[in-house]
Amino acid sequence: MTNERPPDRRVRRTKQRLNDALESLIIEKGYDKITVQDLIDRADVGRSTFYAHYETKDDLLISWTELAADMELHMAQEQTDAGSTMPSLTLFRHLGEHHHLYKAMLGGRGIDIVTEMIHSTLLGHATSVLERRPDASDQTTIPIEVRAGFLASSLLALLTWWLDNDMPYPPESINEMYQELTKTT
Amino acid sequence: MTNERPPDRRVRRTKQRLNDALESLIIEKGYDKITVQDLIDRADVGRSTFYAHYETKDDLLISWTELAADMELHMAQEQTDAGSTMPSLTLFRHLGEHHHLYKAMLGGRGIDIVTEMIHSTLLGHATSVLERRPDASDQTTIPIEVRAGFLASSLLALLTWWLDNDMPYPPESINEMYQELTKTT
DNA sequence: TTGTTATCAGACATGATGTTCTATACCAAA
DNA sequence: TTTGGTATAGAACATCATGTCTGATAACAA
Repeated sequence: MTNERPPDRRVRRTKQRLNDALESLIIEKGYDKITVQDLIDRADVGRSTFYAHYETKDDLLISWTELAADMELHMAQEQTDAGSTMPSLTLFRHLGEHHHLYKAMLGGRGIDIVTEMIHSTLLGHATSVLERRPDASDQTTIPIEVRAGFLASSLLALLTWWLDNDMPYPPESINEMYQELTKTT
Repeated sequence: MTNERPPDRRVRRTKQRLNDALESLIIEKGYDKITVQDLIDRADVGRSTFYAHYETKDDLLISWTELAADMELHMAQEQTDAGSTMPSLTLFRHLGEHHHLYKAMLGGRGIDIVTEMIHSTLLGHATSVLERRPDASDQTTIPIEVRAGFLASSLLALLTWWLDNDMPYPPESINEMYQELTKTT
């Protein structure tokens, strides 16, 4: 019953400018060095206007990533059935296409919140796949919880390494390595 | 030629109190919420005294972890030869013994600097072990760089998960799982 | 056109940072 | 034990980012 009224055009413009400012500043100087002052300067928005929409810097980041990264990861989940457990190939391709942004969000000086969001998504995916499986529990006694965490963390680590090192292999190659390294699971 | 004079007793006491204050505050409220004000209050040290020894909060953290965490990881490296590639069992045991501290430094809201230091140490270890190996390159074509990164990140992820979940298995069990999951490498 | 509402500009209190100063207490070495 | 050197305490200070609040103005939807 949430009465969804279309937001005022001014609100859309303001949020758009703040989102753009956030993205460009993340690539430019890294998230943690951004101040609210930077954001409103870059977006050319009044101080009170910012606080009318968001409570903190993190608040803006979260509502922004919900629109961007999360939607893209859902897209990745569609292509999971094609043999492998994780949608790794799709992810390598997608992150490679937007490597400037994802490198700034995942790499050495990344954004914890975003990393956690992606990890959480990967973990959920791995868990659900492993649970609905023609049980290979005769081969291993390792709990699903551990195996899923391993799959998710490995993929995230490999993605991060790949971006940090400026993608030294094509998505298909690095994906095969991931499949090989985790074939135990 | 660095003339190493033993530091003044007052200096030792001051640094000791700041280190103690840092450790207790990390466990209490998490590193990123600590302010310099907190530190000098807890350590009961003058403001100017802090800045006489350290430039920033991170500065204190780094010189502290160099004494603590790094030395312990070196200890872990000794026991590597015993069959496995990584000193994983030693690490699970050591971190389990100091889980309060390590959970605060690695877990959900961890300290990036410390995480990177440990990851870097693990990566260096994995690399050197894989390099001096009776080459199993007939079995895999994956570059050492990738395999080492995989081993290090997997172990760090498992360690972190284990601490975050309050060590649901004894060190020996979780270590066996790690060995099983990474036996490809 | 009209009533509503988002925005702006600015002022303001707050809290943390990092610098600088002087007097004092402590220290190591003679 | 005295002495010269030095670390510390305490406080003041400028700076900066934060978050709140005000009234005036502009843009909006209807």
